[in-house]
Amino acid sequence: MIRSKLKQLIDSCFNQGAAQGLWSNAAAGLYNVETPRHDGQGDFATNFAMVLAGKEKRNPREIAGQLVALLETDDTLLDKVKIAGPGFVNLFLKPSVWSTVLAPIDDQRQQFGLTNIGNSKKVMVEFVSANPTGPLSVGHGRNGILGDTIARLLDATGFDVTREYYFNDAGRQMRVLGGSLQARYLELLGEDNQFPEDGYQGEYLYEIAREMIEDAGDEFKDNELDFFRKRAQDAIFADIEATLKRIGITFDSYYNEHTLYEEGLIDAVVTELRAKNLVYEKDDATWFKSTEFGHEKDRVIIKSSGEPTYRLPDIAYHREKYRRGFDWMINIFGSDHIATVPDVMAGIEAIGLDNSKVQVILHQFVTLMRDGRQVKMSTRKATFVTIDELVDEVGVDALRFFFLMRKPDSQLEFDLELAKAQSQENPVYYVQYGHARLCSIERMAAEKEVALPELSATDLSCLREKEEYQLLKTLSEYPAMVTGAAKDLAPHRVIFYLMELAGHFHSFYNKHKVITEDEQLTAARLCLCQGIKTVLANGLELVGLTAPNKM
RNA sequence: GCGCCCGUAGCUCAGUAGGAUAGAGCGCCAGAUUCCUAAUCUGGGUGCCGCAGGUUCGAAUCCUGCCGGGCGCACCA
Repeated sequence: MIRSKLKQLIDSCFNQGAAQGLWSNAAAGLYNVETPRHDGQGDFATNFAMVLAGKEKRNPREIAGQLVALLETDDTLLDKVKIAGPGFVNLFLKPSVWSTVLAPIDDQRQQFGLTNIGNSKKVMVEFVSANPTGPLSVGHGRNGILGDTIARLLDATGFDVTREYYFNDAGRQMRVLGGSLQARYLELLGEDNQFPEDGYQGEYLYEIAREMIEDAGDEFKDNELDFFRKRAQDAIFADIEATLKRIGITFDSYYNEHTLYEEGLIDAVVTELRAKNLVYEKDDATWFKSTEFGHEKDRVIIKSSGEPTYRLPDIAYHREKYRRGFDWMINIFGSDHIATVPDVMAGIEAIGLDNSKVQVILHQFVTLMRDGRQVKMSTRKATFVTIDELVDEVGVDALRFFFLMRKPDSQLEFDLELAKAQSQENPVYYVQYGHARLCSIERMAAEKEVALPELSATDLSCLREKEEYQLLKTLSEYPAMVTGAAKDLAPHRVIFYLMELAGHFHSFYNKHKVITEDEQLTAARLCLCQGIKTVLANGLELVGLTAPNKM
């Protein structure tokens, strides 16, 4: 807020200077207002003079001098300005400016930080998209929490967001699943059975089989494999949905790949590609000329068996997303899907669609550490750790927080022992404790019969401590942080912001008392606390974490 | 061999659009509570920002090459 006001001021100086012939327009929009790292360098600084000097081959300090002369005519924001280093202009704000950040927070409350930069643009976030072959594992957890939080960020910035789960309940994978359940069912009945060679070995299939026996005994023992496939799928999907709901994730729609076949959308893509002469037959298979799009080799889209490879439905699915009117399509994938991205992008381009509207977030793997060793996970083997197990151990908030702490590009190391044994040390509690403390202050004020002050009737000029400035400054950065995190699809920035704000608050709390004999100071500090509480609560909500009143 | 991601403090990781003296948490050491919750705070860091070049006023950040780790490179998804 304050920063953007300053930026406006400097922009106006820039235009003024250009009008006076002090410099050209070449540097328009290239300079910025940043926060200096060290004391004595002002509240903000601008690299204006250095950028301009680069463009015009002039001495930066001379330009800085001209800028300073223009800035000194302002008497609303600035206390003083100083030229420093190679040509930075350090900007020192009037102390009174800082307290103005509380008014918008007080006005907008839960709405504070929300913007409409998305302008109701239709965006789809597709994530999780796990086929129902087993419980969600840790990797799906990262995918889900990342996708969900990105969707929340886009909601908060005024996009019209649809969350979609894409799945496939046909194909070889699912037949193996059906065969695995059938074998478990027969095994529990003491009948002859043959467990598929590469079957799913997880305990969960025994559980489903046990339920079937409780329901209907051996009634199903002569049923076809497809019956078991369906039974397994339904049970597993119900589990998946329950797990997702438990960690705060919901979807607006589920899209079954089968729909693409039913509605002839697969054939439509093939027809279209054929018309453009981008497919050909070889070795009984149908190939897509991806080499025409700069790829190393062509790819099969229909196998010699007549079944499409994953590429064809993926292309058809995206075509359908465009038809449904999405202007921006975000896909959250694990890094093991890297190979599919270029193929599908080429396919989209091939059918005449603008693939710059599709953005893929590839997140790296979660490495699970147990006893200092990496746990190798496989869906088929019984060696994977489920999200439910993790949540049982560390709780929803800690899980979300941990998974959001790293940017998607980084591998994420999740130490089970650490999460279990030291959950008290978890940084999520640090932030939440800040909120609980603020609530506690309010309770104490009520107990002492100190009324919560009206901001408009409170004199904030007594907020002069270093810690108070720091808090006001951090609060003022919240809206820009939210829009930045949304624009860059970077939820981890919200986490880091919350830790910073909570940290400043804890420092303040330990050094200064809020409720004192000094009524004026008490009122001002209570207003400050209200602002911090609102922003902490909004930030926690934004990433799907709870803001407890008491801990 | 080719493509994508990563390499920053003992460990796990931040570091917008290139900026001034490099950041946090954890761990470790030493302290703080007659007072609003000590799940807190304060103090303690000699880091070849993987290596070598290049671009420029200025590089952890951009470019090139190399080294190391991860993930891929199917008529699986």
